[in-house]
Amino acid sequence: MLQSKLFSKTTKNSPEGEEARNAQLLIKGGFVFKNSAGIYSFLPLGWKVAQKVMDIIREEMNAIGGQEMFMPALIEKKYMEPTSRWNLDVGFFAKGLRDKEPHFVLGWSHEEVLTAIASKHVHSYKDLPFAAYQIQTKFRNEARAKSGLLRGREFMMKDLYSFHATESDLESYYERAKEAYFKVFERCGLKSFYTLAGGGVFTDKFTHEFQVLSDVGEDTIFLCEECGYAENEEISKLKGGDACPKCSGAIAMKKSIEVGNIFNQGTKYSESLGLYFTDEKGEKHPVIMGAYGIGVSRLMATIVEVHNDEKGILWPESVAPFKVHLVSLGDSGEVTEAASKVYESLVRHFGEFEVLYDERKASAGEKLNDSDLLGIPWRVVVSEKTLAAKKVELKRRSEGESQLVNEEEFFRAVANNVNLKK
RNA sequence: CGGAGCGUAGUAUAAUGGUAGUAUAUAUGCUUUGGGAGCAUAAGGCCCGAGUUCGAUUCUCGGCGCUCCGACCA
Repeated sequence: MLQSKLFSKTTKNSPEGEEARNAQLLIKGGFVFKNSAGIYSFLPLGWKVAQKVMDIIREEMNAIGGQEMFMPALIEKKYMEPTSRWNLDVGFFAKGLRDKEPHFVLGWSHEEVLTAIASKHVHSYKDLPFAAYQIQTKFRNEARAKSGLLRGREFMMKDLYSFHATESDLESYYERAKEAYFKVFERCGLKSFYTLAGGGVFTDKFTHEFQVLSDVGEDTIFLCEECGYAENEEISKLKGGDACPKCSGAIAMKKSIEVGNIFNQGTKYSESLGLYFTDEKGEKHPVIMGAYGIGVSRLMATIVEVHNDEKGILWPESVAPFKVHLVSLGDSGEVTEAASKVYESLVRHFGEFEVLYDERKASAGEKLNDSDLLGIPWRVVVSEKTLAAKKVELKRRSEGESQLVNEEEFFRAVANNVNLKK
């Protein structure tokens, strides 16, 4: 992809008033556009990142038997009333001009909708267990949107729901989901901590959150620095300096970002919405449910919060918008010609959509600074200097030093993901 | 929802009760090319409403919007 053709541009100035690092960098780099507080557009560059994050999530959800589907964003009142979740502050309500009262709420969670659908398809223990999920825009009327993409009024979320005949079956699935979640966050370059928490408007039971340590996080957790056991302060009786209840290690108080959560919802929704099955003995029981959420846009913002430096973003390779950033410096015919050849060669190896080629006629400083801001993992520079040496310059975004390599060495380094430092 | 602050060009900012300035970005031309280059020319702006005033971008009130703190929350 040619950078001159990219729809969004980087900006030199930071957006006014934004303190959140993820908002500064994502807006400045042209990944997202802020339409309103807590409401963002994903520009082509940011959408590529979001797609990669979603692909990782899909792979891991599919791996635990999740079936992807898609549900409506407009949820009719009749779905939410049985669970007493119609009139909640979290909702954005929708009504037509001819309506006196709203008949719909913009979906902020989909337990009711999916449970109602399941009640038409699930009748026997033979229909269980199953799990279905979607990746969809959620709407929540935040009292205060803040911290860039970390807390939005409209945001992307993966929500998976599992349905079981027995508590023990749910518990074993819960464990599988937990492992899948760890994989998702690890693949996104994040260390997450499995944290005991409360259930909010979703369940009366304890739930588990996946927390990533960050000073901008709005959660506070008590974390064992030995074994990683963690409790959210909202339900914890621990305090800093206590001994870990699991391993007696030291407990520390940490700020963190909740990137995912998993809930045992029991039979709350199945009983309210009439989702029952008949067991082997012919007896009817409510289906036992679990819910598993990941905020996709929040996850993307968290990656930026964790992986950045004073120059810009350092995308983990798994979610980077491009694998390689080719930058030509100087616009002499020789440089342009050589860079074009390198571009063709890179495209053959990695595909057009993994290579961003900055062929703009701009100063070296501008192009290099933009490259740092965009945070693509590998940078290849072609210039008079590299031509003279008959090589290209290769640099990882995460490392300070670059080196001159020939084409063969370059592909070997990128393919094997080797560090350049000696 | 409570508190504080802020709304000036695409972006970031300055000053001002009487012609609104700078940087950057944009367009054109020439020069320049290893860390946000130079010269010239052009185009581009006071959130909305009411009030005070001869005159309001400036003062007052209201609204809307944005940021931060708090409450609330996933």
